[in-house]
Amino acid sequence: MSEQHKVYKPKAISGFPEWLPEYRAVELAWLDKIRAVFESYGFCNIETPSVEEIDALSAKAGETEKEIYTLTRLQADDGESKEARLALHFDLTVPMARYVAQHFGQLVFPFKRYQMQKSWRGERPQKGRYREFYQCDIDVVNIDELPIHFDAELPAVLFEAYQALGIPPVEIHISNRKILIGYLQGLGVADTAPLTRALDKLDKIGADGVLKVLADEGVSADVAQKALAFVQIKTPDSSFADKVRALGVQNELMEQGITELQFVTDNLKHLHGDKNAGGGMVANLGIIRGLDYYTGTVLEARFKENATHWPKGAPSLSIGGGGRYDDLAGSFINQKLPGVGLSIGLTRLFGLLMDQGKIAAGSKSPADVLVVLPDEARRAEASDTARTLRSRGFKVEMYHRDAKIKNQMAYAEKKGIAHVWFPPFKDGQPHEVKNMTTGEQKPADAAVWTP
RNA sequence: GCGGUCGUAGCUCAGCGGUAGAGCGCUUGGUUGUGGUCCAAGAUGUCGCGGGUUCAAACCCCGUCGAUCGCCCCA
Repeated sequence: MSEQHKVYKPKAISGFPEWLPEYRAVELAWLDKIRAVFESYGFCNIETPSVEEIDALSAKAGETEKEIYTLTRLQADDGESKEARLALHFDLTVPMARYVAQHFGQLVFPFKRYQMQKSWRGERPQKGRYREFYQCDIDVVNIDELPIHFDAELPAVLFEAYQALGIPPVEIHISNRKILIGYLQGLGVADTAPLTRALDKLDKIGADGVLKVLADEGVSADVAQKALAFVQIKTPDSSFADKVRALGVQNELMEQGITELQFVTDNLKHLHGDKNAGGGMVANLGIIRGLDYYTGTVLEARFKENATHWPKGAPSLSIGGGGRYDDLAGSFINQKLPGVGLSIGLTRLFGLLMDQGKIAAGSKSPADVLVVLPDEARRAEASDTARTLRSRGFKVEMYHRDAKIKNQMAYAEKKGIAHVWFPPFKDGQPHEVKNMTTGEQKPADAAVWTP
């Protein structure tokens, strides 16, 4: 090796987070907890490839299209097109739609699946926004018609998942697109898109900001005021309906949406139980969501703003969301497949809490026990001891070389391994185990020992 | 894609014109089989990269790359 070899200075790649072992351990535990909640409702798991054909992704991409990472080989084979055919998926909904269409004949409907994988988007990274991130999705897809039952079940699953993580209180904000669209139609608005885009920013730019944007868009002051009054409606129960009707607009689609949202809120009353104080569900007509394939229920999860749990001024970013779509797989198969689904932005959630210092580091090692190597001649005995403990379900690391005992102990200490096992140093001596927390050390038998 | 800020030891940063420092971390030692504390010694940097100004640049100027915060948009 040359003394002056050139080193490639390691650096973080923006938007592609990675954690130290003690934090990755927490992230892994989260994935397990979320998975357990999903499965407790009978959702099955699938995993789809990281890549899809660009044509498949583009079918529903819309604005997202420019953020797609395409995949090409550095060295294309002769005759192989230089044009990319494959791309990394930017969410899990499109792959799921393709999957359902492709395996249509072999799936049982309503198809309830969960999927926890990374997705990629080539956006400018910033707080709470990454280019590579985990999403934990659940969706229910059915043929022709999907019962409203699921619109209420999914938010409940979502809420339970957040609870399982032991994070600050989360609120699930729910609305229904039909109410807003019907309301705007009732106001005589023909093209609703520009309005919804502006109204969606209420939380970010405030009421005055929204009015200003609407004025710039050429919306009349009367319509703007009425639209604003609508998106400011927020109730912890189904009483939102009276408030909507009090605004004086009559519309059939709107009434249909109200009925649906009432069903959902009525069936989520249990989220307000005492043990959930501080979090829960709220009917929030300001929830709109940008994706245009949502047609009914839309929902978003956010941390509840609360001085004791969440510092003032912290971002009230969405940490999960979803909704109902009439037909997502329509571009893949000649079947009507309505669905309702939602996604937990795990990396965003985890990253935000990391920034706030609210993730308590886990252990640097999963090991329960470090078996000391007294000296080279006793390696076999140490090895047998480790094996015995493992066979009993303990996670056991054996020290890797004949080093001073203080070094072996310091190693256990640094890795946070709770017990150090001492095989005999001389024939006839008993095994001993030391509890690194209490400092207590006593004779033990690997075949029967318990911490 | 567009704007603001910032790039000095593994990490957090000080130094702001005379050729590099602290704290933490790391390595070794404080004797015979035992960690966390303490003490002692030690290793570590083309001061992001390229050019310019100057007798002299980590420091001033220009460019570039990277990071970061915000806009658009979204989990």
